[in-house]
Amino acid sequence: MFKKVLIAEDFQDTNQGISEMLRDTLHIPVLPDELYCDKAYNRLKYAATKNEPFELLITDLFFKGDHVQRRLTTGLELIAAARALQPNLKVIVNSMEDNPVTVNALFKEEKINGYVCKGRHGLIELVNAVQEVYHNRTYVSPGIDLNVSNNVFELEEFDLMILQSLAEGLTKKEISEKFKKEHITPNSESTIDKRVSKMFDEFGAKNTNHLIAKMIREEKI
Amino acid sequence: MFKKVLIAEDFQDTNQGISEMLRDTLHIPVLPDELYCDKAYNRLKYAATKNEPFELLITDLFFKGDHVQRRLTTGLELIAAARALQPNLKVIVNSMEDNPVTVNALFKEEKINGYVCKGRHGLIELVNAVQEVYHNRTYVSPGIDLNVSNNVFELEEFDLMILQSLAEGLTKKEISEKFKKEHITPNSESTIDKRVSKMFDEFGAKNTNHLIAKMIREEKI
DNA sequence: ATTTCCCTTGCAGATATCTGTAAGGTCACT
DNA sequence: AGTGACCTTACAGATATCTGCAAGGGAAAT
Repeated sequence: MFKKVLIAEDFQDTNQGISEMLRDTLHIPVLPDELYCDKAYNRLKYAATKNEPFELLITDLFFKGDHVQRRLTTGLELIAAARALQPNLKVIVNSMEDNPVTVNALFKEEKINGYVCKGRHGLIELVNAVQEVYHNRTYVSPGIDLNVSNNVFELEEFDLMILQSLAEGLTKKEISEKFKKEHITPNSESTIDKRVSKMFDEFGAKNTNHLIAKMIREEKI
Repeated sequence: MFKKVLIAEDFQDTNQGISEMLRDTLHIPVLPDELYCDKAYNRLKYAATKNEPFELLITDLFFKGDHVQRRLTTGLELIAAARALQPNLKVIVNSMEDNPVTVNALFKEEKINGYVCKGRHGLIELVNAVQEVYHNRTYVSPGIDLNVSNNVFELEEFDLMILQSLAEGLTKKEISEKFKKEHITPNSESTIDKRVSKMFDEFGAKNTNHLIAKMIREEKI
């Protein structure tokens, strides 16, 4: 079994639950946890330079902001930074996100090794995931149906991400920057403009407010 | 200290973390946890009829749906049902929700005894909350600024009409014209601007898209 | 190789949004 | 009558949105 595993998760209670479980059932001897992406990264780096690298990273995707100034703000950024540092690092994502499109993207883009969806059986699944990944296999929570996403939603995925970002209050310029940072293409402000305008036509919306209201009410986002 | 406490929380990892912490630091002897509201309610009821009632309920607000058919689906419903059964039951809510308006409503409407916001210090805060509530005081996570919302913010009809119009895709100029035509005062574009900006502050929204998304999701409009 | 189609991107101008400042009006209180 | 709190309104400047137009790239068809 793994000897060194790092947990990055900003909810103290969840953090605690994961550590206890992995310590008790898998007997992993070195199992620190971090509440901030930056600290997690520094710990990975320090361990690597001392030639005692971590073997596995278990991370959430979303980290709440607070007063602390942060460089890495999401699990995605942490994964990218960690992999740049240590390409062979195994990664399991543990998040509430249950959208198969998003999960699929993590496997394709970030080459993660496992995905566990937080929920009623999250801990048991996480233990299974660690064991699978240890044996060089991948793991996905049974609740996530990856087949659904392979073709059907592929077309809409990009538009959906735009809508979600708009609903979170990002401007199109910010969305463009975010996409660039996450290596999502296309990502120019102009193209995002065009896509949104196209959705106006498709859904009969007058402007962005109207479109977002429609999409939320129709439970598209 | 409390002798019987029930935890209702659908995330297994969080659930686990909370139990461990309360068991270790506060030495609460009877500390079961439930993943479903219905089961939590049944346990409360069974204990009450056997004249060994729980003293405290710690519950989340949102519970993921799955294949299991459920009667109680949210923490709010659980609290209402539990209080109907056992009016003296103390209640601490433990959720990611950090909107002071919502938290305030829980204290006023549901008479909860404590509110702990999940996050980096969630567990420590929860221990404090349990201690405070044991001594018949209330507890609120320091991250939540209740003062903002003390002048309890009920959406005025006027603000509601603005939001509804925006969600229908009208511009502020059009809303102003519509109000004038319908003899609704005030009706200047400037005032409508101001009202919307005020709502940004009150609801923590970045811009109109964000505000509308929040309002629809919170079923205000 | 050329054409055609579609998508991406940049740019520009007209509108719309957001944020301040300032002027005036109403109302309660002194 | 005067004061202060609060609301409405107008206006101005910085940003953001929306809509065209045009240039260029890639893929498929001819």
